[in-house]
Amino acid sequence: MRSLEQSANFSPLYQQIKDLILGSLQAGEWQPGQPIPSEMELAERYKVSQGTVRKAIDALAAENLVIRHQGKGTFVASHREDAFQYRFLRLVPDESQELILKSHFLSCQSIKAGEHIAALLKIKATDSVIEIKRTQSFFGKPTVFECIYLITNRFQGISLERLNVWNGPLYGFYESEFNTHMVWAEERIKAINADEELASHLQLAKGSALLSVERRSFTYGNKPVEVRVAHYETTQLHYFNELS
Amino acid sequence: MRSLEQSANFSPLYQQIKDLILGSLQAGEWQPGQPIPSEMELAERYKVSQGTVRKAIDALAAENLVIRHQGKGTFVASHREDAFQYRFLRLVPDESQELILKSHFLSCQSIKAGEHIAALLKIKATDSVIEIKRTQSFFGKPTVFECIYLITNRFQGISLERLNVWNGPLYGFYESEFNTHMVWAEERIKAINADEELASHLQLAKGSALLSVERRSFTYGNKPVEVRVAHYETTQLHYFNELS
DNA sequence: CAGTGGTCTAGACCACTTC
DNA sequence: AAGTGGTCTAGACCACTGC
Repeated sequence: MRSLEQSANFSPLYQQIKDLILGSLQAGEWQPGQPIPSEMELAERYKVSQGTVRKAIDALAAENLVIRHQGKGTFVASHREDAFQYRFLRLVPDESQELILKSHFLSCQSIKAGEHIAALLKIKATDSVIEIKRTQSFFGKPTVFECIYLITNRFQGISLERLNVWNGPLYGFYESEFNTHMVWAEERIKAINADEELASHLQLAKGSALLSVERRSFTYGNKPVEVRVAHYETTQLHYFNELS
Repeated sequence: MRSLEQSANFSPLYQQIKDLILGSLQAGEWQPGQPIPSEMELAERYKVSQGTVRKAIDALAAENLVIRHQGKGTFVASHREDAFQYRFLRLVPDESQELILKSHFLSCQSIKAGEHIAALLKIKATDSVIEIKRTQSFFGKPTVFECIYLITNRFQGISLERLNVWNGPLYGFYESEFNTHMVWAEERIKAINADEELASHLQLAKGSALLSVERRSFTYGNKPVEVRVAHYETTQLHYFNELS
């Protein structure tokens, strides 16, 4: 009973099932927003009990790879769904309730990656990447300046025009237009003094303190596909984090 | 079978069991670092199946309130254990492997809370709190300046001398000496320009960008008992966060 | 009403720790 | 060998959804 479709794998059964489901997700067998087969169906497919499939799916749900809906089914996580919109954004207004950011794209072009970005994206420094620059305003005040770097081959045909047409989170755009779903991300945060470029983009005095947030996002298979270097002006906002 | 010691509670059984265990933790029936009764014992005590107790404990383990050790038992989480040391610290060196901070306490006194701290600790602005100031050095360079505010009645008898004698994380100190275990925390992060006081503590030029991290820590029952206002100098270090 | 996920149980066996 | 948590199963029933 311990053997499986691919056996010779020594880990709990539910782990193996989880990995098989993960494989199907990565292969695109089930698309973001769509339901995966029911627990009963998966139990038959993998020849295990429903309880074991359940535990595998529980693990995937805990990692936000799928979302369960009682009575309806289990669905592949999608950044286009309300539940996952702005999932990676930890920016919060100090006072007012809701964060409303208005995006303004400045450029979108192909450039050489360079050492730093290349290392993060696990490519060569001489490889090209797509660079997008934008600012975001909070109640009319420019508050965020962002440089985004994308792996070239996954985002063929991206352009300033298409970015301007889209409204909603970029991660939804990546899913809809480039079949790329972001699974998790990591951020490295520092405080820096604004140089002249940053100061002008954010209409600040040179030297003003800014939050520098470097985010690296991963798709299925822990493949890094996007790096964002963001600068936040934090007099009206803050980065919020919960520690458990 | 749905009723229980205190019945009339409409939530899943395992939730009720979880709450009962939580109650015992809060009441101090089992101390940090010590084992709680085995799953079998708890199942008998609450008159439910072992599987239901298991699910309750799983939930507690997921929130880092207890830690499971196969073959040994389930233990109340303690900041004195390796697994939980520096659990709330997200500061990481850019290059070197390990973060070694040397603590230097500056003062420890009773002061009026003031509006801001009082609101965070859910006390009155005129109530007194204990204020501790310290710096921390990274390879000899002063890197962190921290003001810590503690609820007075939980930390009777704290003093600069006792702080200086203690080595190890402060949260372990709180547990050992004041019977107070921190369960979770939240942080609000901004970038600020160093004023003269901060600049002198950290041996920097006035106006240097610093990471301002305001942490609020909670004991059992979601009671806030500590606020830390920390300032990090982030040229060699960064705040690291994983998003899922 | 049928189908989905959610809860609960009882029992078997495995893996690790301690004596 | 005895006791702990960890896995797996099978089956019953509940709660929610949609036809």
